Amino acid sequence: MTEGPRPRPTLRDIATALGLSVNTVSRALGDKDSVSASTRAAVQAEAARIGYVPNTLARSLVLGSAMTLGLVITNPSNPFYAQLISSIELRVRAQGYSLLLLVTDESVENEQRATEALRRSAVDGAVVVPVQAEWDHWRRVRDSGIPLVFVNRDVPELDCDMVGVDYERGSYEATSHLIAGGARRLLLLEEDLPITTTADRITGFRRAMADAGLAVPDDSVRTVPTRRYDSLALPWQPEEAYRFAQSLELPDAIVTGNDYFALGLLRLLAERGLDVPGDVAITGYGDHPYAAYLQTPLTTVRLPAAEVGSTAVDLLMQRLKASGAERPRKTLIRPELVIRASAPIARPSQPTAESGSPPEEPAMHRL
Amino acid sequence: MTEGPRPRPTLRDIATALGLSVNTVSRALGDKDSVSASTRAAVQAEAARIGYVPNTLARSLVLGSAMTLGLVITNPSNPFYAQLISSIELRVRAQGYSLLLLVTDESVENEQRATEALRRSAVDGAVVVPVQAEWDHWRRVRDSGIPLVFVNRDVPELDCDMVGVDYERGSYEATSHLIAGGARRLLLLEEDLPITTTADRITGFRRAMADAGLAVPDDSVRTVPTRRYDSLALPWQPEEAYRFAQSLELPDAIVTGNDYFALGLLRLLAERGLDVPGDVAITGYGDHPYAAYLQTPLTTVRLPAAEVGSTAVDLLMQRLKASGAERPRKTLIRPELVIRASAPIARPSQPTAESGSPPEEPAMHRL
DNA sequence: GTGAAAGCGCTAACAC
DNA sequence: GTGTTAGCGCTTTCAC
Repeated sequence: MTEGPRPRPTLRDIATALGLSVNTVSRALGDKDSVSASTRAAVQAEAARIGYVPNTLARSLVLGSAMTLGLVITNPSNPFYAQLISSIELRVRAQGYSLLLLVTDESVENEQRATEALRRSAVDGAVVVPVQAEWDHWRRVRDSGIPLVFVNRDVPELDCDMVGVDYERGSYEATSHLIAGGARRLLLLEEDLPITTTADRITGFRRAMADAGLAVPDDSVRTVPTRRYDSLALPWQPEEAYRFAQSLELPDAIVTGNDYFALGLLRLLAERGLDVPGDVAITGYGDHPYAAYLQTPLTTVRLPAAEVGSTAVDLLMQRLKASGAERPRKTLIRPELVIRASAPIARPSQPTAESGSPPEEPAMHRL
Repeated sequence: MTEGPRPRPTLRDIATALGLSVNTVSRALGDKDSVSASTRAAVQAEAARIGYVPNTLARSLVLGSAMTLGLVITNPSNPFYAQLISSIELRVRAQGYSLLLLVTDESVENEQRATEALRRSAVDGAVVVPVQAEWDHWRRVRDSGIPLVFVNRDVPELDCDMVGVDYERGSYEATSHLIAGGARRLLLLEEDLPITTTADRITGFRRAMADAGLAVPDDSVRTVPTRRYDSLALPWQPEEAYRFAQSLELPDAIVTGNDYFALGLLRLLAERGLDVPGDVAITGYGDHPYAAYLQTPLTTVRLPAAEVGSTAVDLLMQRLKASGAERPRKTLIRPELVIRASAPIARPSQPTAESGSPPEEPAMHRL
């Protein structure tokens, strides 16, 4: 009684059933006008009856386009990238394309293999968060005619489209905000990945300090050694930052490169009985979903993930249609400083013992 | 000087360059033994020289397998699903397959379109987190010969493989833990999605209460109305739970269906000057990355995301190889109660004014 | 060991 | 309008 799954129906099945040629059936299903209404109706009816689904493989082979885009991303567990995945998938699907997902986990080797997979699969283009350590393999992909859009991190050597976040500006604003609140001795705690996002945030920090006439001692920019535990490493940063900061001399304020660092710091400071922002003010980076609901709500930089994602796909689509050699377009989208209690507008001089402010922005916490 | 991207090299290019037949080249590149060593060397050299990459489309067409698996998932921004994506992608890639990603965002309509995409793309199989509201479209996919593995939520009507989490047990353990800590009036705060995971947690809660001889009044199981804001909706639950709980009469302890609910509650209780766990004990669900670093570290149920993901892919691979009609296998992986300060082992009777315990499990917070 | 022929399922070009 | 032919790039017979 168990029917083995019959082979998938093809155009020919419809054709023979109706006494037509494969070609006519093909045209009847495509919306060509060169088919009589009655034939078309019959074909469509038969197609529906036997559950015909066009074979994308075959179609792609002859058309020369797989109608598929690649997404090469480093770490889906990073909330920013998770949102990016969602927005990109949505946009790609809306355009009738499929999405091939490749995770590199910050490994150049994985990324090189990913580029081979992209070429083999003959994707029409790819959205890429590059590891940035090397890029020869990306050059090869681009030279083989697959348009690339770099996201969040650029590879300037390759003259591809790029859309990212103005990390420098976000960092500048966070730092300036802390200075405006009265901080003079500031510390920047950054990730230790060799990527431009980190570098840009450092630049923003330095610029804000300089603009305020404050010196930037060497030890005021620190990178937290982040071990990579395994290939699915979720952010270990709270712990890393917590540990790292234990040996630090604490300044007036700490600018962090991501919300997890801030989380670890908040914990450490609480244990030491220090008040935030009374004793030390803190800013995060990323506006993770929990940031607004911490006991000390976190002032942080909100990243426009959805906008970055959809812009990237749009750039890629334009590139696919244009096919010409327009100049590469680089877009930086401005992040937004979200001010909360960990670094308030005006810095109160009293210790701020009570922590009873209502949650801000109850209806504005959009993506 | 701008060379247009030359058409991708094919077997024929190599063949003509070397004065061989396409066939021989094909065999030389595949590891067939029916080629002389010298020919093989020449072919491989030429292939490398011109940067030949096999065309997966063509190969798939003749082989009848695209070497591609589908992943249909509801919401990448849910940390559990983010980890799931990573672990699944890793495993799929390790097996030499590609991964097609489809996001449904809990929408049946999206899911139905996703099934069409799966059939069109001729994936060899799919890992699916089903929306669960309807499943006729899944039946069609399965009947067309594409093996399915449901993940995290089951569709029992379809007799497919399934791997999930023993949500009932997790909930049972969290509830029992609170009861053992002295709680008598318990409240369960659940998501309002019509899915089995929620139902299972409710069952676990009730069972734990019954086993402890406690009654379960109707109003002790509550679902938090969670509005869906947009298609990229990150968890809005902290806010929703915060709002919802404002009008609640507070019990001894609250079991929540996810960590975001717990986060919202912690905030509300702090504002009211209530102590956790002194006045109200709380458990979360999910062990999100921030849970251990909250000011009141959260007792919560850790989900075995990586294990669920890799198991799902393994099941699918076996199914692909077997091709027989073995009985469907259902696997529930046991989650782990992680005990932290929000619901400590022994419930202290003093108000627990200090919150200075060092972060637990500094080296065990693996995925 | 190598080549010739056939075909995977589909679409584009050309006849009629 | 519809059918015939050809071919996308590759792999698998089956000769030689």
